[in-house]
Amino acid sequence: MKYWLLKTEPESFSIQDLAAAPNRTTCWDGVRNYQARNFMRDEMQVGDRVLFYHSNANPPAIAGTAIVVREACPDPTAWKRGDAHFDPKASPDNPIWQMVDIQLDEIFPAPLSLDALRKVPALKGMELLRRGSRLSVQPVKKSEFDAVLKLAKGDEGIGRPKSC
DNA sequence: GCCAACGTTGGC
DNA sequence: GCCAACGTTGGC
Repeated sequence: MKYWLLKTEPESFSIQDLAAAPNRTTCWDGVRNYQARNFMRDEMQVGDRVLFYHSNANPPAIAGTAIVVREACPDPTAWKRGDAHFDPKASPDNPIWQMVDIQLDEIFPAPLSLDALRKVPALKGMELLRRGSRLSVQPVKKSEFDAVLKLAKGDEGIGRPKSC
């Protein structure tokens, strides 16, 4: 099983929108970056876990988790004239762009802001926290995913003292 | 709204 | 294939 982070601007599609969607599931369409597409097309599998990230938000934050429920397939919005992500080079015969389906897993009790994430030692090398990181689909290490879940549950600093 | 980072485009 | 111009992302 692999772990991912998907970015979305909550103004256009938020985790609340996902919660309200039929079957709490949505097509992750509109990705128009080759590296991001390749991750979806070549590496994402049904059952993979996803961190759901709100970019251009106040504050920017990981808002919850989701699960990949359908592997990559052609993204029909690419050849839909007038669509915000219309690509004149794409067609049903040459789709170019792909999408997956994701289903909401959980909304965190409190979103984990970039600020808070930067304070977690286990996340030091996380792609999201890299300066200039712009990829909207990025791989996440298991250790990072686990650290995020732990932070979301408010476990940090509580429990067994480090010295024991 | 600024601007750094980085992807894409297109002339050559 | 180089690279300057341009567009986009996204934190601040």
